[in-house]
Amino acid sequence: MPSQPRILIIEDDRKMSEALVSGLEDAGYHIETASSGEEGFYLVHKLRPDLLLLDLTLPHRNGLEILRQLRQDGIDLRVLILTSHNTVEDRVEGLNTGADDYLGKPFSFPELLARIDALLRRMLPASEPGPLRIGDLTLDLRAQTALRNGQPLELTQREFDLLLYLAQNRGRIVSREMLAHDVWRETSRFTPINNVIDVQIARLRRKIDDPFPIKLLQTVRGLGFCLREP
Amino acid sequence: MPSQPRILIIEDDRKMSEALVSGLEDAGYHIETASSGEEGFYLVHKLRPDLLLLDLTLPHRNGLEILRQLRQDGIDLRVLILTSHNTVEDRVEGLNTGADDYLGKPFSFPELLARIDALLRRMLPASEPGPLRIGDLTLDLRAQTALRNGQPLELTQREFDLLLYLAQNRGRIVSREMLAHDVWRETSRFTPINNVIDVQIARLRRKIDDPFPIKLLQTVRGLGFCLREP
DNA sequence: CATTGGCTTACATCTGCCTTACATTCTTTC
DNA sequence: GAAAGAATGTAAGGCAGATGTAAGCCAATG
Repeated sequence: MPSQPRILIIEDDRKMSEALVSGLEDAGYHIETASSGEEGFYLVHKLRPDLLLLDLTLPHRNGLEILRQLRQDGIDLRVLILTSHNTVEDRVEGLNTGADDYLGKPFSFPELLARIDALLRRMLPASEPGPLRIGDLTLDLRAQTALRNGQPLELTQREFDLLLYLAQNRGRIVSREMLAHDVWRETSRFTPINNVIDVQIARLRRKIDDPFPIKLLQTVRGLGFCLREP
Repeated sequence: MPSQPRILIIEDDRKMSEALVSGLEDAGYHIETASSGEEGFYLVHKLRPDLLLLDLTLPHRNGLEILRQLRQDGIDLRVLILTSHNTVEDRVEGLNTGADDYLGKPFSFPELLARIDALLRRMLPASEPGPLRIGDLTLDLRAQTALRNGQPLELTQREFDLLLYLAQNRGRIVSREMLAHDVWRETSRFTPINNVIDVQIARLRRKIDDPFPIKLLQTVRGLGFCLREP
């Protein structure tokens, strides 16, 4: 759901890890890495990535055990196993443990990219190539610009991200939790991030709603916010 | 989502098709088959299967064209390509066209099963309870919204909780004790919070019944309240 | 007609949201 | 690389709507 998907790589081979990072960052993903099972397990909980690239031969703990534990905890993320254990039995075991896809080393990078895209495709909001429109508000995703009533709005990065997320969920109520997770990429639920959201919503409102008679961004008390044409 | 997932196989090789059907039926799936692209395309629209097993070498029309057309139509189903075209380029093209997975022939049946399970795994927990309906009153649990006669009702959090509880017990008499316990989470039974309930019931009535001729929320003197269509 | 339970109104409190001002971090520019 | 400026985050206070409380009134039941 977030505009830039986050991928965590758990891989102990430094060379391989670096190659993956550079290739995937070029492809537009936000990458984090871990070099051991423990670190990876911790980072999954801390960062809540959208996709996990998992090597199976890890120091200390087996990759499959990590995966099993994550699934037991009910963590909802895509997992692509990327390993040199590549017999049919390995693949079946990996998939049955809870992986969403399995690719053996050596692999072709284009295929890896295509499989990653296939896994993330369903999480991303229907990526319409054209600009998003809500009432007289127009969002151009490519140019990172917003127009209201044909008139350009000067939005900062956060403001644009926030507005984009609301626009992609137009008509639906967006909770603070969703915003914290998908826009701020905040995971620790006990840090009171609530106020930041309030402030940014206010700043966004000042730009997109205050100068205009019709208000698009509504507050739903106790639940969150909603962007809709009235 | 359905208890027994439905799989459609588009495959022109009769032998292969029959082998797949018998193996997958043994695994507990409901199988339909098509032997040409046109038939398959038609059956996808008619049967709305959960998963499509797609061969690429089909008479008359190319399997990828079928897939492209389905994706253009916005059809949401999982697609696993199963074909003898098995170069890296083929796989990348298939995945980028919109397939969720790609398996080359010859393949191992256990691996096919594991990949099918992995694809269907994510659909199962999507058991959304669907909106509750009592007469012309509709409760959407997900969006926390209520409609009466198609017209949205502006309910507060408590009002919604209360209405939801009554709706879940529609037709049954709900006592004050039940409400105190289940809606207000009140434990000490001696604190007389009866009045709170009365007041909130009155407020709820004002919104869901007062503007309409047919009254859904009735008082049963000495026992409690009851939500039912008259 | 008295009693009981339920309804209504008015008011008190409490929570959640908004605002403002200020601090910190990140960028830009010379 | 230091200073200036913009962007973002933090903290505190105020306001309004939501919820709870109390008291009086009304309607049903015997």
